[in-house]
Amino acid sequence: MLYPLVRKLERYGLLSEHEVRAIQSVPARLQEHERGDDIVRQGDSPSESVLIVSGLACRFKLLRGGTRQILALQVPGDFADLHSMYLRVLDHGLAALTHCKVARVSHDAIRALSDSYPRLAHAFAWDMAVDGAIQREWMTSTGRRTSYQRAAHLFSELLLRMRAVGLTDSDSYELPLSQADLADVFGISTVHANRVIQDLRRDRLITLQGKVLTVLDVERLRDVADFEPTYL
Amino acid sequence: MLYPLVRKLERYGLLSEHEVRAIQSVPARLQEHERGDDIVRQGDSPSESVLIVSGLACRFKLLRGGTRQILALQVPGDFADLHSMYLRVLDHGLAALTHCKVARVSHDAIRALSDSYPRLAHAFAWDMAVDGAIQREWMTSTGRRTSYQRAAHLFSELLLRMRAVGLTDSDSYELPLSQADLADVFGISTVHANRVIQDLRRDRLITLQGKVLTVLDVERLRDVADFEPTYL
DNA sequence: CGTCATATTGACTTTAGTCAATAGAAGTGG
DNA sequence: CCACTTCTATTGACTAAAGTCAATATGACG
Repeated sequence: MLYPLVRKLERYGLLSEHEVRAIQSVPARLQEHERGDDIVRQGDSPSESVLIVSGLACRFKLLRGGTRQILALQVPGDFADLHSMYLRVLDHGLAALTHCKVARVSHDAIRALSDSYPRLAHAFAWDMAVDGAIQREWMTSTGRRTSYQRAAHLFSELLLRMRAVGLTDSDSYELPLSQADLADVFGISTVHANRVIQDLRRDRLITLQGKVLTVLDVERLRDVADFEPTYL
Repeated sequence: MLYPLVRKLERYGLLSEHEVRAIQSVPARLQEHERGDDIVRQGDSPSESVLIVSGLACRFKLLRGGTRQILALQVPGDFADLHSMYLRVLDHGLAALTHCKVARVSHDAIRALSDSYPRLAHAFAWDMAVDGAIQREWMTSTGRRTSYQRAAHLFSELLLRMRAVGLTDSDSYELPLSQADLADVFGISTVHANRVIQDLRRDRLITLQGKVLTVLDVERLRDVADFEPTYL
């Protein structure tokens, strides 16, 4: 059930059988959420962290005017709010962008695991650090890239992140987000999101039909995005 | 020498005398940097982390076109790249925005400290988590707030962060950044940064003369920014 | 006093947002 | 399978926010 986590952490370094078994036997509450559901609410003080087992989720904030900013996309294997272990109050919400299976793991269980297996503790810290690096890259996109480049950058990033958890088919992956969701990722309006996607299509960089995104020219897409995969 | 760090960590929870003494006696290389200097270069694999002792520094990324995005401002007491402990390659640079005194502490020393004093380990983790929360708040600003609100938000945030390390004089603090620097924080052009600051002045929300920022009306500034201090 | 960096202003262009209408797709119940 | 509703995508016309370029001021400093 926690297999996606094992797969993710192994990117950090091979895990021993003991470690794998320890992860697999961690007590976790398995839950399902419908698209649009809040998985964790902003302002909560959770005693568990949420691991995405399948589906897509996002961290987000709502602003006074009703606008939403999506802060991160969480794919299977991502511990969506591991940092809530160290925060008294969560500063963002977590919502299901598609039907999601999640595993809720208590902070105590994570601490116990970290205490018994120092390399797992380090792997968790590494995971949080990479999460921060992604956040910084998004910040850079939002601050200094055009929306066209931002879209190219995200689609490049997701290609690698989805591939890392085995969810790609060559250069395609499922991206079941509405254009309104994408707009909230990019920090632009829905109308503009639509136009940007059309521009990427026109330039034969991507295809986005149904809910499948295909990168037509990985090199060129990365080039327009100024995408440098080192941070992942 | 590491006193600003002690002060900062005590916001997390009171430290014992042992813990304070342990911090104070950590081996650290004290260095000074001139305004504009790189303190840590993007792409480095540092074996030390940098604590800001005095002055202002920033995390930043340079893009292909030569534009810069400032990702975080680091005030005294901030461990500017604690996360580099867990990253093989640093995804951003660290630069001095003013003359800076910094203490370089080896990752090994930090690990040793964390091993001997679990509460310090937790305090470091807490610090990184708050750092992430600030990053998310900035992302929200950049994505969904107008540049006017973004400026109001930053000045509100800095008032609290500077106050937390004793660097305010009632509602004033030193902000020795050029408008070009601020523009790179907000993700806008210098010209626009200038206009936004003038607008804030015109509306009698702030004063920014010489290198001192004064908040004239804390409540109203927070209100226009939709500023909620919980995340800090 | 002259030099360099920073700040300010004006005129104009580009990017993105808003509002509103229309077109498509997916899901529902009969 | 069809009619209907609803959500999503697309388009056009117009407005607003922000960028660019270039000139001018202002300030710090040797």
